[in-house]
Amino acid sequence: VRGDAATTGHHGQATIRDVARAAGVSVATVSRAYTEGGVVRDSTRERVLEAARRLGYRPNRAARGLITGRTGNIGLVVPDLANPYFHAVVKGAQARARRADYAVFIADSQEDAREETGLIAAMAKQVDGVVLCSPRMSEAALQSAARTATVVLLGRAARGLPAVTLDSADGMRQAVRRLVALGHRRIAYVPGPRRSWSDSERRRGLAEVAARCGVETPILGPVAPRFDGGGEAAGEVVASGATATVAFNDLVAAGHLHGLAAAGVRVPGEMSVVGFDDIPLAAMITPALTTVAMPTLAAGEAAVGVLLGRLEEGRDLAPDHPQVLPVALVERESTGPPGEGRRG
Amino acid sequence: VRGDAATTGHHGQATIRDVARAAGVSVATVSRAYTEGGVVRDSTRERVLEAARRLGYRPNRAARGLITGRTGNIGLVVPDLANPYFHAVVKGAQARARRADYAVFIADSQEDAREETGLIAAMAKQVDGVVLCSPRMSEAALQSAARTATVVLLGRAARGLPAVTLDSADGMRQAVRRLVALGHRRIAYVPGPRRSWSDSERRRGLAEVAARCGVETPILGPVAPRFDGGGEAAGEVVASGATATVAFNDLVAAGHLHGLAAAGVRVPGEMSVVGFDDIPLAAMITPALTTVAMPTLAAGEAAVGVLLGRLEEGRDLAPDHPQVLPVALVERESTGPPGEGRRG
DNA sequence: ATGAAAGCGCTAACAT
DNA sequence: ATGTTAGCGCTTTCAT
Repeated sequence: VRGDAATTGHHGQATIRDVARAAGVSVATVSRAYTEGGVVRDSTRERVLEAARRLGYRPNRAARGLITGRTGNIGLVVPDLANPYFHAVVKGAQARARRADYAVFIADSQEDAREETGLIAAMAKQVDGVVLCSPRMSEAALQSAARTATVVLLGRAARGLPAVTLDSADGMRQAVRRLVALGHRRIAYVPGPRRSWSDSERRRGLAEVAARCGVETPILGPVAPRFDGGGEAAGEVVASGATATVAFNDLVAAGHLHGLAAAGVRVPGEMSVVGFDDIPLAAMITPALTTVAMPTLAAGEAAVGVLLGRLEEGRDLAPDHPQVLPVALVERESTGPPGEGRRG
Repeated sequence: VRGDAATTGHHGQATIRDVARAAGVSVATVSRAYTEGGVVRDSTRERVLEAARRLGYRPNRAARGLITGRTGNIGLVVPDLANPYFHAVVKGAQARARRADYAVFIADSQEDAREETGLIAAMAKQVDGVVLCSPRMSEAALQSAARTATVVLLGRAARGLPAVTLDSADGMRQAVRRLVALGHRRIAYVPGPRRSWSDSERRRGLAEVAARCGVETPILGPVAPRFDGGGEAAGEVVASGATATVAFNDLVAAGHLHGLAAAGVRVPGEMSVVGFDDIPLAAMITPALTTVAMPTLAAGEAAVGVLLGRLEEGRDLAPDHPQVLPVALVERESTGPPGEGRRG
């Protein structure tokens, strides 16, 4: 095909045998020339690699995997690819994987626990391990999945499983403390999905800090964790008598801002608003959103890092103690001192 | 491991041989029980499937692929996973693939043409075909890649290659015609990346409609196709004497809006702004952005559909004539009649 | 340092 | 309708 020695592979690609023939060595030698600890004379390796280059040969990873039991692939299961929260996670994971020469399978579970389980099973044979982003499945299902495949969790912790999490509870503490410092004494929370691990973490942080600072923290909703949901909560927040709101995430906060504006409530004059995540949107809306920045890119990278660690060296970085990434409050324009009261 | 017959596979998973033994049949029969046109007696198939279920057996796709030459995987190469434009594309592609029981590899080329080529080569053996999203690579590189792998293009057309594109030129026509109907006579364009196919399409549409409607269309920039870039262009637009701006995409338009607001220019009172893409952000900012909605989700699905068509039936849906998806102007709050002039 | 040969888990002739 | 067998492209003993 390329004007060189005839190709054997029935799919038209050069195989290890073609290279061996072209380089005048055995297939074993070609194989060795490609493996790290392969014992080959330098001159031989060069000759092999040169022949391979000429033929456009690339080792078939599937065939290699069949025997080594390693595929060089990892899987990434995400609840919803349309959710901006996961965009940086995917990007980070992909980048880290590529750096280690791993390819990544991606799957969208559509927020469905059953689908997640199915996806993991479907991937299992084709990947060396999978990172599960904020999985919806039950603890039991999770443990069972962990027995089938090498997994690492992202954005959720579970007993005995390696995980990287983002310190939501502390983010909540930071947000509330700052609000208190600004003078707020009644701070509403617009929560996320009932069964969400990060929502429960945020509630935990909220309860702690509320007790410590002696502030009241009415919990609104629940509303859908989206832009619309935030808008719906606007009236309720005003009625609650709160002077500040913390929303489950930036999407909700942005919708909240929108609803507040529609109701003629000035931000931050009459109401301060804080989000979670720091998705790009947060800096693009007016007023720019104060929010708890979650290092999702780093989390994606870290999760793959932990997975690779388990895979390559079998070293389990203290699987019982999730690696928790610090978060930081980013103050922008949606927060300020309370109390101008209703506009005069 | 499961208390059943001893497992053979050296990686602890049940293999076809285990199932054959458990079901009291040969491996060939097990194989047949799993393939579409497999001729097996119903009762036998049931027995096999039951044994497989008991052992937790799932066929190893890599092994199967080794012999059939089909992997059941497709690849998706995206310039930048952080770019919201591609989020729905990925989601759509993933959904369509999953429906046909294909898994998807995803790769981020970081807008680098060389990286794209490398990624395609790296994937080639593990996938049956790949969808190239708005590839940056040269026409020549594209043609060469198409010889290595089965590809379909998304968001770009190239001679002889199957593609699904979005009708950018028509989107521009719609936007400008609407602006003209509103009374605008001088409409600025903030362009995208020089070498972008969609940008050149938009310019083409702009030139056409400008000639037809007799309006002037100063072209600004160039600026980076991001939020910041749009902000930078704000001053330039005002100076150009235009009463309306069309931006390369929503990100640029949003930044533009931001810059305009900072400069005290009222929108749409003193300046109308139109974006491209209709990413979620467009509806969340104030004023809500009028924009040309690109059906990116549908495009992702369609591209995978075309790929699957080529793969499964060898039917090439007129590869010389890209499937072009219609776009539609969505009017929101950032456009209106011109000419209140500078605020009094 | 290199080669021969035995598989990895599976499918596709070819038998029966 | 089912079983036997020869590989797919590769790595890994075991010889040499």
